[in-house]
Amino acid sequence: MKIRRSVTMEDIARMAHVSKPTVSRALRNSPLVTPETRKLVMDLAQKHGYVVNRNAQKLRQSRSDTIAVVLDFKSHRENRISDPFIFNLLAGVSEALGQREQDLLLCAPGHAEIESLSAIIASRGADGIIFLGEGERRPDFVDLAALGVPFVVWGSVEQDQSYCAVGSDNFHGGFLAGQHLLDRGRSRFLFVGDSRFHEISQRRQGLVAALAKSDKPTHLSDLIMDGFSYASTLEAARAMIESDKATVPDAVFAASDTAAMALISALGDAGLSVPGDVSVVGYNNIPGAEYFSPPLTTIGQDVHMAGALLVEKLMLHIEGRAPASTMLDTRLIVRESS
Amino acid sequence: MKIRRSVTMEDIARMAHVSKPTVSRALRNSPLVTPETRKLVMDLAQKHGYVVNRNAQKLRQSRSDTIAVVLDFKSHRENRISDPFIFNLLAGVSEALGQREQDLLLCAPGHAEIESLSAIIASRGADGIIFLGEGERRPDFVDLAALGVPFVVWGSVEQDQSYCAVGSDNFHGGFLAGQHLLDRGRSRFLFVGDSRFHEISQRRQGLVAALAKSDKPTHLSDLIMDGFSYASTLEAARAMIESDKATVPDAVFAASDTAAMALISALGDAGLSVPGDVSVVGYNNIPGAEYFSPPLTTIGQDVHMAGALLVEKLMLHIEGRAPASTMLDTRLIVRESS
DNA sequence: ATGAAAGCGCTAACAC
DNA sequence: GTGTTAGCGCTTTCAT
Repeated sequence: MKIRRSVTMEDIARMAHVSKPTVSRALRNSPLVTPETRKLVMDLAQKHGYVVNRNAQKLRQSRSDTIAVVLDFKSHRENRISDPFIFNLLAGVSEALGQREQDLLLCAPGHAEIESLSAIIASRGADGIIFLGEGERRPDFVDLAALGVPFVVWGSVEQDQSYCAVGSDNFHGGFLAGQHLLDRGRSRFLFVGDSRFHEISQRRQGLVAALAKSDKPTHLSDLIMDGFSYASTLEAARAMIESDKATVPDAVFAASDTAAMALISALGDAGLSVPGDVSVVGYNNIPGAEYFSPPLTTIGQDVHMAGALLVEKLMLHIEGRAPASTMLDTRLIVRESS
Repeated sequence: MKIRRSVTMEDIARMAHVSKPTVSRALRNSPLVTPETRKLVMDLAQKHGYVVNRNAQKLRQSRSDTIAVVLDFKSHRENRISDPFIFNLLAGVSEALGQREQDLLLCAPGHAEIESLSAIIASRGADGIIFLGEGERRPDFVDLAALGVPFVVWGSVEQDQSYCAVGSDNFHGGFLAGQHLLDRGRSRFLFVGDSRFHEISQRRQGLVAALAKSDKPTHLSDLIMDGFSYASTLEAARAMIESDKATVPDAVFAASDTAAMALISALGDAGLSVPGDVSVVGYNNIPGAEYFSPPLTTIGQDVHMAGALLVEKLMLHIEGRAPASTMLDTRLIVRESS
């Protein structure tokens, strides 16, 4: 199967002594073609290494069978990966798209602005967009929805949203974390995570709700930090512990497993043990959480299903339907060495 | 900027009272068009939300300005991520492609066979391919090269290779790890990693070379395991430690940081401390290695540059040049708590 | 500096 | 079941 350009559908047609449309039908398994013709065409195509020109096909059908996927690579440069979780999600989406024979166009950071994104659709580069991670882009989503761009978002799911979202039940996840920490008899809480991010903010609210139900008095403080990397989390945590030894927390809920790991390190440096002195709960159940020492108690979600759902809903949207948002179950995964 | 299909170049031409080719030239900043005409056209396009149809463009130019990226998602499903390192690489590639205004087509697991891949090129879906990770695909690479498909590989770099590769100096990395462990006075070595993978095998060979230079007698064993996940590594490590307490290693070189982490856990369970009883060296310097407890000594490489190089070489290849392979420096990153 | 004509490779619409 | 005709939206000649 040698690759030479220039082998076109017309060539195959000529060789098979049929017309171009017949070749087209044969290759696409149309029932309108006799098995003999089909076989003849198929064999010829195989023999000459012929493959339909996707660009011509797309132009003609005015459909690209391509989905653009946007993820927040910005925070992934220079090793500042916030959480490997998002890549599991990408793998799930990739697989789901593959099953539907849709191509996956991965958008570069530069293409993350709303104009570029709607341009991708307008230029027929993709039929729809999947955003992996909401971040601070909610206003963009509202605008895109108003423009009629077909897209779905992995992020927080709320009522009266003008677009379709799939996300874990962040509030419930935070609530579960809070309950778990209360069950451990903890009272001085620390929340770690950037609340400007909507999904993170909801996790915090879940925590607050759990604390509100407690009989005993509790105290909640926030770890404010610049950026989301391990390094900055670690630094902020160390500074906090140093500054006020008296109010060091005995319970930590971190909005990502990586942040939780950084915090456990900082606590260890200060001579505090986890889970002895401080209980910690993370989020996402990243591969690695299980093998961290100490093993990380965390909130897990079904990434594989998330990918499948995102794709399914987007396809519906592209076909003109209006898919509903879905909130995925979250579960507490307790990992105590004792 | 409302999205309505149907706004075509012809429409803009009519509105500007010029011809289609002129609009085309104006939009592509051709010097053959007067500034006034250009401005007129640009404004009209802006006003009507016109964007050129990429598919028509690609068909006409018989160039897709798209690069296919293949990564081994198979081992990433079901949380069986071998190493987040590969995603840093993806981020680097994505950025480099973005700078050259090339689209990134992320290939699904199903498209990983050689026929599908050359079909992607033949069908003008992409102009070239970047493989992130060599794995066991070397025979495919040789075939693809013979077919004249433009591609580059992140993997091991060797002499007399029929294709262009970019990779870290795996042998040297292994050598550095070996030296470091010998410097620690260790003698009972364990290598962890699947040697069927070429790059992994080279790391092992580097280790062997370092050991061969030692004055003192050394012993090297291998941890054989099924798969590459944390879980299986951990399990295999535990089984090994259990089975023969007498020959438990005092030096471990793991071909990935994640494997190193799993091993440290297993050692810890068995009452062995790192780096007290056992010295461990990982590979890749993943974000997280620094904050693991104990902080992980590892072999690092410049992912950002790797991405840029891969893209640069592929573009050369597409333009008909024959870019040389490049081996990137590796460095030992020592992180000892003491 | 601009326009007219042609055609990239394919498929939809219709005819038979 | 198959062929004919037309055209998707763009860019590349080649003219002027």
